[in-house]
Amino acid sequence: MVYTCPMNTPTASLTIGAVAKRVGVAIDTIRYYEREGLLPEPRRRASGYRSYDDASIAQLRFIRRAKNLGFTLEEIRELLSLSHDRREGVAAVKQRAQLRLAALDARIAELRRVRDGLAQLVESCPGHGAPDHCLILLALTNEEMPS
Amino acid sequence: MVYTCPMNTPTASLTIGAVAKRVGVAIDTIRYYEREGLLPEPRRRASGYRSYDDASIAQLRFIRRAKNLGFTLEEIRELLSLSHDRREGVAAVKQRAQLRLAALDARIAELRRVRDGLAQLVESCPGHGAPDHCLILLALTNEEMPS
DNA sequence: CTTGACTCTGGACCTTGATCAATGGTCTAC
DNA sequence: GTAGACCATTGATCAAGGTCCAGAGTCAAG
Repeated sequence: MVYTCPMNTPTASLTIGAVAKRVGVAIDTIRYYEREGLLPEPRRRASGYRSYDDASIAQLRFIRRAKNLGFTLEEIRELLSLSHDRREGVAAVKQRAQLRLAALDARIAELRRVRDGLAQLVESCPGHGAPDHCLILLALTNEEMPS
Repeated sequence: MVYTCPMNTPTASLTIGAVAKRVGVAIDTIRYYEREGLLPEPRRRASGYRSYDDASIAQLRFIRRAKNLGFTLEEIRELLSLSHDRREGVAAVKQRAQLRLAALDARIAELRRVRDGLAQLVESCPGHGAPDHCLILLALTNEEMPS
C-alpha cells in the first residue's frame, strides 16, 4: 500500500561470485539461469564483469525457493513472467496464480492420501513377529489400502 | 489376517508388451526398470521372451504410483527393498517405513507453507486495477510473505 | 608490477529417467 | 510357410538441470 522500497542495504554492485556465495548457488548455475532466461542479463562493468544488485539477489532466491518446491525451470520462467507482464493487467496475473494454486492443492492431496495410507500401515505393524503379519509388506505390492 | 491371496485372474504368463499395455507404460521402460534393479528379472520362455505374472504387474504399478508422487527411482528402489528384506525382520521394515513417513510429512508441510502463502496472495489481489496493488507481484520478488 | 583470486566465453561433460534404432530371432493366423 | 506383429540385445540419443574445463582477461593487495 505505502509502496516504499525497503532498500536497507543498497548494494549497488555485486560480482557474480558474491551473489553466488550469498544465495548459496554455484557461479555456473547463475550464468546458466541467465542463458535460460530466468535471470535478466545484468549490467556489466567496463571489464565485462557482470554487476548485480539486490533485485537480482531476490530473483535468484525466488528461483531457488521455487525449484526446491519442485517447480521446473519452465514453470518458474512462467511464474517470473507473471511479475514482468504487468502490462497484461492484474487479472491475468491473478488467474495464472490461481491455476498454480489448484495444481499445488492437487499435489498435496495426492501426497496426503499416500501419507495416510503409509501411516495406517506403520500403525498396524506390530514391529516384531512373523513378516506375514506386517501389512506394510503386503501393501507395498498391492494397489491400494482397502481403507 | 486371513491371509488369502485374492488371485481372481491367475495370469500365469504375460509378454512384456501385454504388461506394458496393462500398466500403461512403454516396453522400453519396463526393460529399463529391470536393468536398474527396480523389477526382478522375470522368468523366460524357451525363446528368451520375458514372462510376467500378476506380481510383476503389481510391482510395476507400485513403481509408477511412487514415481508420480515425486519419488526418485533410487527412493523407490529403497521402498521396494523394504518388502524384499523380509529376513531382516519386521522391526527393520517398520523403522524404514517410519522414516519414509517422516520424509513425506516434511514434504507436505513445505508444500502447504507455499500453498498458503500463494492462497493469501491470490485472495488479497483485487483482480483489477493498478499492478502496484497486486501483492502477488510484489511477493514474487521478495523473500517471504510476512504472514 | 607481480601474484593470486576472480571473471569472461565457448563448449564438453554429467546424471536421471527414459526413448529410439539397428539387427535379428519368434509367434500366430491365414 | 510366410507375412505382419512381437520380442531380444546392444548401444546411441534425448531433455532437464546443471557442472567443469581451457584459455585469456581483470582486480586488489603488498
